[in-house]
Order: sequence, then structure tokens, then C-alpha cells
Amino acid sequence: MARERIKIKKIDNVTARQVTFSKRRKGLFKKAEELAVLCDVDVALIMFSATGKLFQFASSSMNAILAKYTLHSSNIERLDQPSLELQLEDSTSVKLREEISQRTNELRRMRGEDIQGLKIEDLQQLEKRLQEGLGRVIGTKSERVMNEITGLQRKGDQLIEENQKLKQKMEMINSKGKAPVVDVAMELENLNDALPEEGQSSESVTNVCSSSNTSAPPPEEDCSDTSLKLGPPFSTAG
Amino acid sequence: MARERIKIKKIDNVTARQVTFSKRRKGLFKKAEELAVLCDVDVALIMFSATGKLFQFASSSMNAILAKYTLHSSNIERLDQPSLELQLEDSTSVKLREEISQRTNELRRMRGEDIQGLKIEDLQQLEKRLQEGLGRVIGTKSERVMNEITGLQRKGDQLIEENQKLKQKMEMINSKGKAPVVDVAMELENLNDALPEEGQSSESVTNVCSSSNTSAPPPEEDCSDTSLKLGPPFSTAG
DNA sequence: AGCTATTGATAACT
DNA sequence: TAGTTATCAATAGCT
Repeated sequence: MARERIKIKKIDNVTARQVTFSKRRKGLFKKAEELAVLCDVDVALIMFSATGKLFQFASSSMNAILAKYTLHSSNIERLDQPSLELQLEDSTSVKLREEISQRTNELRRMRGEDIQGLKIEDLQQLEKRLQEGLGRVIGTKSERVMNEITGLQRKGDQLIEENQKLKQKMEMINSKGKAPVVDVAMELENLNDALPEEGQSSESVTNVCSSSNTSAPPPEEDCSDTSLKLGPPFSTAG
Repeated sequence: MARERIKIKKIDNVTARQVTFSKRRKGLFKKAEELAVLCDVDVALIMFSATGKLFQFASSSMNAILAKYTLHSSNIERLDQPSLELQLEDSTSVKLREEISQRTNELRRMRGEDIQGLKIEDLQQLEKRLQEGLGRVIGTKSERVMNEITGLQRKGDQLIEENQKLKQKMEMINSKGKAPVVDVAMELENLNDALPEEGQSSESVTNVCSSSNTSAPPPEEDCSDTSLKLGPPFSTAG
């Protein structure tokens, strides 16, 4: 994978070996993580350099994975366990593991995996369960979303009210002094627009900025939310 | 590194995920071994697939590397533990129980229980998973049902053919003598009984039919399996 | 399971 | 030690 292929044998040159270790280690970690994410796999990677330095990667908890590993290996090849306590422990472990296995399988089936072997009846029942669960989830989500929306609207109303009061104050000030500074109604409109979902708007604004920024000389005037700038009218008025 | 770049997120398609896992696993093992050889490094690689299957690689002895690792981490973390191996062993049940608990909770959530505490985002994700699982289940079921139907139809056709032959024989016999005709309807009844068990096929057909049978008035017996009733039109002929 | 077009990783060099 | 680039290797999408 490079200018020239190399033989897979220990690199003699110490420096070159260290450099290669650094690069390939990075690559290996990356691949390990990608595999873990792509395939929903638990991955643990442990390395000891010749100097004894430790490098490690774990997609979840290293201890959890190693514990699982020791369970498996002790399961498959039983090591030295002459102790009765351990043996008893083992029997409970077996039951626990069976339970895990059962639940894991059920979860997989609910994800629609490993269902080729099921009978139509089973599939029907599985479908029913999924429908029920889905219904509850959607219901709860709707409820939650509605709450969120009403909450936001309430906040918005409060803010509008607040702004109206401010507006009145402004008018009072203006009647004393003169020249209306800024159209407060516009501010309020912007406020309303910004309320329902701000994630989208801010994001889109950002993108617009970046694109215009590439060709536009003025770097200062980014399009940050003008609707949020409530202060200026006062600053210049006083 | 392929025809097209992919996003590093869990692969939805089960088959594709398994294929990718198989390929990348091989690649990862190869890289790990190469690194071990090239740079004179001790490498241990442990993987647990979603099904709980273990895959491992170790450039030397897995146990040796893990022991070394536990030493290192114990030096870093806690010194007051008797033996890390023992610690892992002792915590076996605890870990198993934790795993069970985790899976149980996940199952409950997928059944739409205990989801009050979830955030909207979590609910959204849960909904997505359920939708995906449901889609797979329905797809598999439809497939299965279609197979069943075609199988039944084939058998039915065979039997119809058989009956027609019998009918012809009967006619020949009748033309010779005047023997009483055997009731062909009886044959067909036997046919129906003999057809692949699952009397409930009408239920399972639901989804398959639903697409073509959009305006079916009967709420209960929607697309009832008329397609499965093979005999009648021909039956009373004799 | 194989086959390639592509993307990705990296050996040599700066 | 880090960055660049010419090559080799891994692999995503198909068959």
C-alpha cells in the first residue's frame, strides 16, 4: 500500500519501525472502530510495543469486553476450576448466560434479524408485538412533542408580551425625545419565526454564511441572528 | 475503499452487515498480524458479534497479553485488588446480571414500556428501529405467505389434474358399464384437509392482500383467502 | 463465493 | 515529527 510493497517481517531499522508502528497503529484503530460501528460489533484491541508501552482501543468498555471474553473462554475450554465454589458459581452463570442468550435472540428478532426460520404464526405474533410497541412509542413521542411545542409557544407568548411592554416604553421615550429608532414590529416577527424550531434555522443560516463568506471580503459581518439583537435601539437612543 | 464510499454507521441491511463483517474482520485480522510482525508488537484482538459470537486474534498468547494488560490497568487504577483474574471471575455474575438487565430494559422499551423518561430523540430512534424491524418482519412474512400460497396452488393444480384424469376414467367406465359414479367432491374435501396445516392462513395473508385489496369493506375478514379455495368451481361437475 | 471499480492506507521521501 | 505522494491493498456493490 505504498510506493513499494514490503515484506511482512520485522523491520530492522528502529526508526522506520517506530514510524511504521505509529502509522499502522492509527490505521488499525480506525479500522477497528469502523468495524465496530458498521457491524454492531464489540471490539477490543490491545497492543504492547516492544518497549512495553500499552496501546488500547475498545468500542465499548474494555473491562466489559474482557469480562465477556473470560466468560466465553472459560465456558468453552474449562480451565483449572477445582474449587466447588467456582463450580457452583459456574452453574448460576450458565443459567444467566442462557437468559442473556434468550433475550438477545428476542431482541434480534424484534430487529427483524434471524427470522427466516420462524413460522408464519410466529411472524404474525412478532409483527403484532412490534406494532403495539411502535404504537406506544409513537404515542409517547407525540405527547412529548406536543408538550414541547406548547411550552415553546408559551415562552414565545411571554416574550411577545415582554416585547410589547418594551415597545410601550420605547414609545414613551420617543414621545419625550424624538425619531423612532427601529421598527420593533419587525423584531417581533423575527422572534416568532425563530421560535418553533431553531435548530434548522440556525443551521441554514450558517451555511448561507459560509458560502457567501468564501467570496465576500467582509469577514466581520456574518449573518448571525439579527432577531436576537435586542439591544442596539437603546444604545443609540439614550 | 470500494465502488462507493459509505458512511460509518451501523449497516441496516442484515445480510450486507454480515458480509461486511466477514470481509472487514478478515482485513482487520490481517492488519493486526502484519503490525505485530513488522513492528515486533504484541497484539490481542477480541470481537463479539451482535449474536454474541467470539472472534479473536493474538500475536502470541492471548492469556499472556490479557494478563499483562490487567497488570498495567491495575497499576494505573487500583492496587488493592487481590487478583484481577479473580476479580473478573468474581464479577462474573454481576456482569451477567448487568447484561441481562440491559437487554431486558431494551426489550421493554421496544414493547413501548418504560419510555416515559426518554427524550424525544431517543423516542425517535426507538421508533425508527421498530419501523425497521417491523418492515423486515412483514417482508419476511409476506415472502413466506406467498410461498405457501404458490405451494398450495401447485398442489391444488396437481390434484385437479388428477381428478380430471379420474373423471375421464370414470366416464370410460360409465360408457362401458353403468357403475355408480364416485363422488368427486369427496376427493376434494380430502384435498382440502390434506393441504398444508395452518388453518389460520387467512390471517397471515392480510398484508399480502392489503395492497391489492385496498377497498375491502369487511373489517374482520378482509382479504380472506379466496385464492386458497381451489376446489369448488370444479368440484360439483361430476 | 468471486469480480472490479474505487476508495483508503501507507512506504518512501521531504 | 509531521506532511506529501506514488502505489499497493482493502473493499462496496454486483453477480
